[in-house]
Amino acid sequence: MTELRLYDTMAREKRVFTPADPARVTMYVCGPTVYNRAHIGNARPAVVFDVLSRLLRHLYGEEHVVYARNVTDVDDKIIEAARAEGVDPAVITRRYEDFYLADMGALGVRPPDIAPHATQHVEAMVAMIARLIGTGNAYEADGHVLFHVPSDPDYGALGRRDREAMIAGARVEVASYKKDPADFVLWKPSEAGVIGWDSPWGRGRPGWHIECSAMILAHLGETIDIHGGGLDLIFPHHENEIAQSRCAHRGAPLARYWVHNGFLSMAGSEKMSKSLGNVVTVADLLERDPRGEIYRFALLSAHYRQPLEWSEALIAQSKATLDRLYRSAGDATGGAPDEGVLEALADDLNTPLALSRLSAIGDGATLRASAALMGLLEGGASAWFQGEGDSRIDGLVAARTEAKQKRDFAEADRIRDALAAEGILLEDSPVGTSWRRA
RNA sequence: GGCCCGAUGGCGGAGUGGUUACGCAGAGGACUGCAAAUCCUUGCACGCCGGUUCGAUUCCGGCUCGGGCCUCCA
Repeated sequence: MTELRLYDTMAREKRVFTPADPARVTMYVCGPTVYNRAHIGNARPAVVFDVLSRLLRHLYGEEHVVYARNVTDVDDKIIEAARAEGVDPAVITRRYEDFYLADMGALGVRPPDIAPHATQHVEAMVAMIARLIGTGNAYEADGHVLFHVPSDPDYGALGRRDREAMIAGARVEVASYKKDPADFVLWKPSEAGVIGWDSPWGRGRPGWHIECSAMILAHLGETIDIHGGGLDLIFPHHENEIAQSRCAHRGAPLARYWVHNGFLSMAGSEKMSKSLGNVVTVADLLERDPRGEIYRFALLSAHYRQPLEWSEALIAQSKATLDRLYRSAGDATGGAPDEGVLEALADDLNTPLALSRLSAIGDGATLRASAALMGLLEGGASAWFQGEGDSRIDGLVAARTEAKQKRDFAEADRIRDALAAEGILLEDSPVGTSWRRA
């Protein structure tokens, strides 16, 4: 069996991946907070970990992989958005979760096996918080419950930072109820009219970090194989998850491998973010060309840990390359993945190398099976080039063929030019003429 | 300021102690009624300065530039 190697953020090196139980490989990825449309940068982890889940399923069997990606549906940004529209938070979260699933679906991202929602796991969070108070790792203060960072001697291992650095670098004013500046919120009070749940510490809502810890425990267990997410989540989010879970579970590690994707930047080289106003949403892109595979290909054209600059040229190149791959693949089915492609993916998800090896594959069925590991070429060439099909175009193509047979090239070229003007390109071959959308 | 990452041809992007992938774009040719597609051929690179070495794009050190994180953030 192909040996999978993954770069583990905790170890800062590539490690051979060995699941704790090959019959149940577990992976958890931090999913969206559903309060706005996803931008293409948000799509990178969804696509990257979708590829990893496909590879794991290929290696360990479809039924032996459990992939969970959560939905954060209680959060201050959601509360703000709901207040601004004068609606219940659930209206906001349902709307944007639907958008998220549709956008990711258009990019070829399969739904995860489990999509736990924070609001459905509040009890589990309360239980975990209570346990952390019991172990002396958390305390109640002023209606809040806080995790006491100095109580965990191993805190800071993932992000490689020490206490001094964290405190010195703190950009936020330290709340008066904190025993230590580094302490973080597990539970916070909800004023009247704000979404909240009853708890031993009064009516309130969970902090962000505890959500993931509680949902991982509920669905996957104390220790999972792979925990994924964006680079920016390393600190504080994942660091805090680790501390909470380890302290609540008698020292059991939260994850055996930590995998983080790099960032997308816009031409002009700044990070894509809402505050900079340089976001390109997935919906914007799909409006330009509904074939989301173009954008998926673009996202996979760089290694997942490398920075990727989003640009018009990248989109154009991705489309041109896909056009050629589809021509070569046709509609063939029933192949098995190419070893070279598999090997590239198994080496820490080297998608650029895997993509390049695709172009060396001559057999259409093998090509499609290999590309499918990355969620590409799944639709077949006909769907890619022609979409739903079009009898009017077929009629015009037939009329042109007839004109050609009569050697009326003026009429034949007139039809071809008219079609070209609406973005339909014709290709003649010995067996006839086919058409495709540009 | 602290921690971390990156720098490869016109563009994207792998990889390697010695002949430097692949794709996109470009050029020439074949094919075609002309095109398109396809096939063949082809030009173009390893940030700067040192060091190690017979030899460095690849290893080490320094520098420059760019990016990320330092409790909103994929």
